[in-house]
Amino acid sequence: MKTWLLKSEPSAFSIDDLERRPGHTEPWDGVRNYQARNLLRDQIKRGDQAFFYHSSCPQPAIVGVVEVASDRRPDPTAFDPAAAHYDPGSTPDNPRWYLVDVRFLRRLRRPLPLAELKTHPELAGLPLLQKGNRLSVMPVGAAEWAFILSLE
DNA sequence: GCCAACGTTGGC
DNA sequence: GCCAACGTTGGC
Repeated sequence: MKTWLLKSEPSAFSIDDLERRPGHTEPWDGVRNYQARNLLRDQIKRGDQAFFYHSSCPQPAIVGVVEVASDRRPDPTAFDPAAAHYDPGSTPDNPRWYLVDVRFLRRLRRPLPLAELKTHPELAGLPLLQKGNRLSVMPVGAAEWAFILSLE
């Protein structure tokens, strides 16, 4: 099992929204960045776990743990002219963008704010903390995963 | 709202 | 292929 971090703006889709979905599960659609796409398409597997991170909000923080609940498949919202992230360059015959289903597992006992994560030298290598990193899907190493869980 | 840091686009 | 312009992300 590999471990990841998924960003979402809670005003658009929060961990509360995920928990309320039928089966606590939601397609993680709308990823339109090639680096993140490559992770979704090639590396993220059913059964992997990920931190759910709230970004662009009063307190950016890791708020919970989710599970990858499906194999990857083409992102159908890319084919839909009415969808926010429609991409005419992506077709069912030759899809450009992918998604996986994500299932709520649990909330952390307390949110772990970005500001707090930054204070721990153990997390200096975490992609989330690298300057200028805007990826919405990022890897989390096993040691960092365990360390973050120890902070709850 | 500001601004730094990226990614993308398009002229050449 | 270069690079300026522009758009987006996201913390503060």
